[in-house]
Amino acid sequence: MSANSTISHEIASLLRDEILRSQYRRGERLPSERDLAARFNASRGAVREALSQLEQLGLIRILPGGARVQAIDAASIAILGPLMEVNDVPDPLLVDQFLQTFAALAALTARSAINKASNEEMRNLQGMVERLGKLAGDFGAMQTQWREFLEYLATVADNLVVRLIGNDLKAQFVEQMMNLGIKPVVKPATIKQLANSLKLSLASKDAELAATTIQLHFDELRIAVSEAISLKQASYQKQAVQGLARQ
Amino acid sequence: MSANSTISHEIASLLRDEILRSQYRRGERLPSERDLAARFNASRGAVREALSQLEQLGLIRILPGGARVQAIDAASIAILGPLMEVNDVPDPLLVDQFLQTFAALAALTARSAINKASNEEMRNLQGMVERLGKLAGDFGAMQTQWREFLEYLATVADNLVVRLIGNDLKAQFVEQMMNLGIKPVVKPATIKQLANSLKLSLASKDAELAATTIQLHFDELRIAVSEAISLKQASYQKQAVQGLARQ
DNA sequence: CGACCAATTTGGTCAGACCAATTAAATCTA
DNA sequence: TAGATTTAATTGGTCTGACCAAATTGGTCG
Repeated sequence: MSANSTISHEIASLLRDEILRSQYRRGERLPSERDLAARFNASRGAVREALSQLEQLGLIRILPGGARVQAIDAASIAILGPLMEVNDVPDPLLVDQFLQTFAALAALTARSAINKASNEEMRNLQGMVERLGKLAGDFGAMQTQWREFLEYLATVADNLVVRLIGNDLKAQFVEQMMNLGIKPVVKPATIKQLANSLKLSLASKDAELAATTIQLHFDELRIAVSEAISLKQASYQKQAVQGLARQ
Repeated sequence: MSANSTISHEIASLLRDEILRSQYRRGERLPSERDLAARFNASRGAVREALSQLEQLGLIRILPGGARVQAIDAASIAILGPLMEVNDVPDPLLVDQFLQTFAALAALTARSAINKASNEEMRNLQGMVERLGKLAGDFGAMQTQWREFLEYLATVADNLVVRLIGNDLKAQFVEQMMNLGIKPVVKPATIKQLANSLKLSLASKDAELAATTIQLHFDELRIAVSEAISLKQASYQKQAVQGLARQ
């Protein structure tokens, strides 16, 4: 639904979803620009702009003779968001892969950050972890603090590559989770443990410990999210059944 | 030089490089489409297609009133390639970050792969590692085998998120290195050691060991690449000096 | 059946036009 | 003169219709 209000974006969005729903086989030719223009009741220019965007996404290849659908794993990561959005409930496997990846990058970030943090940055990090431990009870506040902590870690680590990937993943993933109202449940005790472990790793400048800690935390998060999605899925199926019953 | 032969791609490429060279300040307004069309001697349609691509890259935001340049860390990873290409010699820091990231993802891939490999896949992996050890002398063949090994790991791990990121990074990075003729030097003994360690981790299904091994290998590669780039840089400076001397 | 050639389709590009929204300029007020 | 308001110019969004070169297609001929 990334409708930027412009027709070309809307066309791009529609075609993108159709491709992701694999309504076109790989290598298959898309309808011609003129046909698409007729179908969407738009000008060829608008269609061309849309196709231009899809090409940038790596979903299609445009060449004289026709635009052809590409293999999905040749696409850009920018399609992951839409890919999760295609169904009512996001593919749990995909979400899990998402979190695994995020975890690996966060761990890398933590490692670098600790290795190159200045004294002041180190103090800031410690302060944030301190606060994190105290907020273990309040889930919302804790999450905000946790995100801020990761954000600051990224600032300290200052790795553009990870940063760009992280931004992209966040934009694709967190937004989806929010939209779908999926909220993982994490126990306060777990948070306390996390904070303690991080505190220790900071105090002793143990980059590996920090990395491992973050990895483990994400592993727990993965489980929690997985359960949350299962719940969601069950409720959707229930709704569907009710919907059928009403008819 | 991702010149897809079409004018719109060329315009996009030129504008992209200008933005990456920070010839426009963040938030600044790009010239109007009509002005750009005049400047590139092209039609407004072609310019609009180009801008559409840049927007997809996250480099600019198009809105009524004008297209504005975005902060670079809001962009997509697809800009990393061009970003390295902007200068004669790629930014060593950026390359290093690249390899660090790649290492983390490769490690994650190895971990997952070992955890979920079937017996047959495990045999295949072992076979590849075996060959890798034997090819330690021949750098070219070794590198091919190494890449195949990583590729197969990715197949086994079957993590779409990592896969997409990896593809993107490879496309951006490896290509650049090739173009620039940068070839890192890795000692045969190191390869032998790598192969042995991997063999061990596979035999005992020790995912962590495999991950660590790959991490370490990339750490060595980072050093080698860094040296290769320094050499390149020196030679470029030399050329520049000679160029001046000739005048 | 395969090689070859012509008609058609397709993408790439251009020119010129109109609208709505924004921005910048000019004007008028307090 | 400073500020608010109106007016004019600019800008993106879209459409129509046209032309070219390359690719596809279909028919024809050996």
